This record gives sequence, structure tokens and C-alpha cells, in this order.
Amino acid sequence: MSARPEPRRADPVDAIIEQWARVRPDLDTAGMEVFGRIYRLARAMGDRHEQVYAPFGISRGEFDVLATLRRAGEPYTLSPRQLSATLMLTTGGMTGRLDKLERAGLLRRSPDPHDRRGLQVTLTEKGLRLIDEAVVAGAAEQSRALAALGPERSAQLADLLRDLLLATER
Amino acid sequence: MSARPEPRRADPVDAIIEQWARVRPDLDTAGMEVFGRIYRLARAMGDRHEQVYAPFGISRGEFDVLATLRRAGEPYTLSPRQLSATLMLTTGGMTGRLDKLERAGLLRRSPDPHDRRGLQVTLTEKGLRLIDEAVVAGAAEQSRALAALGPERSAQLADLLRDLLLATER
DNA sequence: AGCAACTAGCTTAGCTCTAAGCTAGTTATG
DNA sequence: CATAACTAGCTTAGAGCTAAGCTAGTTGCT
Repeated sequence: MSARPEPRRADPVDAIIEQWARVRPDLDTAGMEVFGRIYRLARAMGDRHEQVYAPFGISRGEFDVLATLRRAGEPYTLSPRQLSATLMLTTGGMTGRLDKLERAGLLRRSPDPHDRRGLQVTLTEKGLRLIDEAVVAGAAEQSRALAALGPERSAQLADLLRDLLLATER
Repeated sequence: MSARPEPRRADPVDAIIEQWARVRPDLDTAGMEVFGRIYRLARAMGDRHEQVYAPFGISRGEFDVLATLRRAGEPYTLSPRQLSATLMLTTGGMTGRLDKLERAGLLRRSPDPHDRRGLQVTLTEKGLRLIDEAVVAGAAEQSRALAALGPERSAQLADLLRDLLLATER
């Protein structure tokens, strides 16, 4: 491959790295080039999603609960335990989310017939309709952001992130 | 370009996308390939950093305050306003962080001589020593994660993330 | 000069999360 | 079967954040 001729535009992370170079030229800033941007992207896109889901009356965290149930397929039922494990949330946090969603009529808690300690959480008809619309709106927002890269570079980015995730998450 | 011969390992995001494909084959999941991984990486690496900074007695948020002051260069002084703007935090949140760090003797609040409404926040000698050590530990942790990709693919990843960030953050 | 509009930092109320501990119910072991 | 160890979900206390509102001080307009 040849050298890059484009005069690469600088982002906020470049500014931070340059500042470090001035005051601590010995510092290894290679990690910030990647993780500094990952943090900012997670935050910026998280805020964006919050706005996309707001018209549906749900937060991002609540979206995740509904989406997990939807993804599970019919009959759209999982236990609070399965949900909190999937979403990397404590059971206490899950109790709160389920309370809100149940009050909004988007899901229903019922006793687990096979284990009297347990519950089954099931999407209501209303919850199913809502998540089926909201997930499309969310995906559209993400695609809009990726449009700047184009399909090929987006796929390349996804591959690099997969490898990094596999190396990090264990 | 030629087809990829490697039997690419699957990550948790691949599993989620496959689940969607089964129950909603119409859904555009290209965005999840990127942003799903970005969310998980931000979270996993954030937790990792929390552990790296814990021995220094500070949280990740407090690290960010000290690092911002350090990066500013001598005399390591910024206003609460500048700090909260840089760290995308409300002034209320910043008050809390400064309280903790001041109590720990890592920084000092003093009146701004030019504006009697304002304050100057300055790193103490102790704060300077602490952040100079902690920032190296943090950078090392990030480099360790990037080692799995190698330098060339890491640089490629940083470039893609920069472009995506520039497109997203406005 | 005098007054309105603005700005800095703090306080409060409310939200969501975690960590720890609780009760009810289940499983494994002797 | 008896009992110890475990598991499910909930509750509580506390951490850390935001949004809104406060006071003190500054700036701009006339």
C-alpha cells in the first residue's frame, strides 16, 4: 500500500494526544488513539439513542430489556435472572427496570411454573409492537452514522472491533 | 480483494446479530456490528481501568479530572467551568468530584484573582505525583489490550474510529 | 451611572445503578 | 429424608450523575 496523501482532519482525541506529547513526551499514547475514541463514540451514540427512544416513552436501558425479550423469539419470555445476566446488570437494577416496564404495560411478570422462586417475564402485545418499531428506529440511527464511512470501511471497522473485543472481554 | 480464508471467531455481538436474523430477518444489523462492539468495549475497558486506578485511591472519573489538569501543563490550573466543559459533566457533578479530590489532598481550590465568582483548581504536589504514575499505568493497560491487534491494525482502527467520531460528534 | 442579562459555582431533588443482605424455595449429600 | 449449600428475586443504603434553581459577581446597553 502507498502513503496516505489526504490531510487527515483532527478530532478531539488528536488534540488531547498532542497536549500529552507536549507535557509528557515519554508517554505511550497509542492506546488513547483507540480507546479515547471508543469512549467518546459510546457516549455520543448513547445520547443519540436516548433521543431516538424517547418518543417511544422508554430509555436506552429499557429498550435493551425489551429488545432482549424480542430477540429471544416466541413466546418472548425470559427470567429476570437471564435478563440481568445478558444485560450485565445486578438483579437489583433489573428489578427497577422491570417495575417501570410492567407499569407501562410493556411486559408482564408471571410465576415460573417449574420453580416457585422464579418469575417469567413476557412481552405484552403492546410491548412487542413498541419494540418492533423502536428497534428499526435505532438501527436507522446507527446506519446513518455509518454512512460516513461507507460499507467497506464499516465492515473493516467491525472486523477490527471484533478482534479487539475478543481480546479484551474475558 | 480476495475472499477471507480465516475461520473468523465469533464474539457475543455475532450471537446477538444471528438471533435478530432469525426473528427479524428484515432488520438492518450493520450498525450493531460496529456500535454493539463499541458499547461493549467501552464498558469492558472502563471496568478494567477502574481496577487499574483503584490502588491509587481514585475512580476513573477522578482520574479524568487529574489528567486534564496535568495535560494543561504548568501551573496545572484550570477553573471548575473549564473542567466540566472538557469532561462533558454538569457543574453539579464537577463540584462533587472536586470535593472528593480536595479532601484527598490531590488538588486545591483557590479564588480566581481576576473574577471573584470563579475559582482556580490546581494540582497539589501529591496530586501531580499520583497522576504521573497513574497515567502510565492506564496507558499500559490500554497497550496490553491493543497488543492483540498489532501496531498496524491498531493504527488502522484508530483512523477508522477518528472518521466515525468526526461524523458522529457534532 | 443604572439596570438587565449573563456567568460561576453550589445546592437540592430525583434518577439509576451497585453491593450487600433478606426471604422463600430448590438441590445435593450423608 | 434431614439438613447444608445454593439460587431467585426483592429491598435498602449509598455512590454518582443530571436538571433546575440559587446567590454572588460580571458585562453590556442606554
